[in-house]
Amino acid sequence: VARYDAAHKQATRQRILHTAAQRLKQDGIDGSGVATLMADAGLTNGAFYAHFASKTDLVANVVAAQLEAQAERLAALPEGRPGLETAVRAYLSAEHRDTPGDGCPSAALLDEISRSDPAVREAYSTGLQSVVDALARRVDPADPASAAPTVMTAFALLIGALQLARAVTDPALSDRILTDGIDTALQLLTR
Amino acid sequence: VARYDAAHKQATRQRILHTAAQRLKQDGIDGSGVATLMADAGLTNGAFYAHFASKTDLVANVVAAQLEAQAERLAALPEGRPGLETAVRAYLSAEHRDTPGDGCPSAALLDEISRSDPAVREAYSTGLQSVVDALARRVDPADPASAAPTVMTAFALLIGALQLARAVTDPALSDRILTDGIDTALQLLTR
DNA sequence: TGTACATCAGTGAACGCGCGTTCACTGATGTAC
DNA sequence: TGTACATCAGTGAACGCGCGTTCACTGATGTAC
Repeated sequence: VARYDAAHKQATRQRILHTAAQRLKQDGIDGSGVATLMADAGLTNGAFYAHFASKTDLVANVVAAQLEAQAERLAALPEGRPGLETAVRAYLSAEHRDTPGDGCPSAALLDEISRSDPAVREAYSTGLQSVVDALARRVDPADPASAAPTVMTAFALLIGALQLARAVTDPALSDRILTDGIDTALQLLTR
Repeated sequence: VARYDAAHKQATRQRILHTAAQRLKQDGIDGSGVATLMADAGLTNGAFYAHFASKTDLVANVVAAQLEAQAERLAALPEGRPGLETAVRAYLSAEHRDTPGDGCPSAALLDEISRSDPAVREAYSTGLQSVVDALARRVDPADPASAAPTVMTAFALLIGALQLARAVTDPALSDRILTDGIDTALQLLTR
């Protein structure tokens, strides 16, 4: 005698994870209140604790889901150089810079994650390895492990450059940071 | 008929700027309350507004002072390759990773700065250019302007790698991120 | 086929707390006499 | 030299507000009969 079908609550949870990811990446972790996160999903604050144990629990789940999705998108890239070049140019594009809510969770949240609960950092660590593994398989399908160090460093470069481009107020400087970053990232990834 | 000598209030202001910088870099901007920032300087919350117009005003001043100090430290580096190598190894050291309060303001605060008031972002933009200029003069004293793009990208790499090393929970992975980052950063800066 | 009802996802008010900011005040200072 | 006093850096209580979390409740659902 169950009310609603079994999938209903799971669907709501997924909706919260999705809208919360956008809000968190746009306004930051400390900058996003539970009431706002729930309103974004079309719900009220009270329902939050039927889906997550705490705000930290939500953040950890968002971080895990976001990095997993990013790894899958990288794994689905066309083989070889063209796929990598597309990814790098998209990452350091003006569009990505200007829409953090729809973008890379690392660029938006990395230094807040460093200061977060171990559960969040744990989720990030696992997710980061998935992303780097996916990228390494694109860079060197024959021997991904050998590409991992370069890939990790290239990813650090992409994250740092996007953050710099977002922080700076001079639009010309911001654009230069992006284009300079693309050149170097491509050199590193397509040796 | 003035009370205290003229330097007294300025000295207090400098003390607040210095202790606040540490606290902000350690706990984040949203994570540091005005009462805590003042207690760190040995004062109570009420005195804050005798020195700064708002918390935003303090943050903008801290950001400007921190980047200026960083630029000066880079300008004082020994000439040529050895100086750069020392700087890069110090930046991506375990010590720097483990003491964000005493470290690089960009690595600690960059994505919070992106979401901050324009006054803070303005201060950051100006400061960033000083830092990059100082580094570029070390990389190519004859033609610093030509080195600027590489230097900016290398700085992005250093920031991103330090943030990754701080976020990750696996100590071995964290150490690898640092050493891999050093190799690539040195390649970029000592071409 | 029509209806009573158990379920439980979601509501919204309330909790204590810390936030940024304001303001009436205190009391050490060092000059004026 | 000794003292009265104007100055103003700093105090600490109070402001309204939004935070994360709790909880008594509501009401649409779809099965049981």
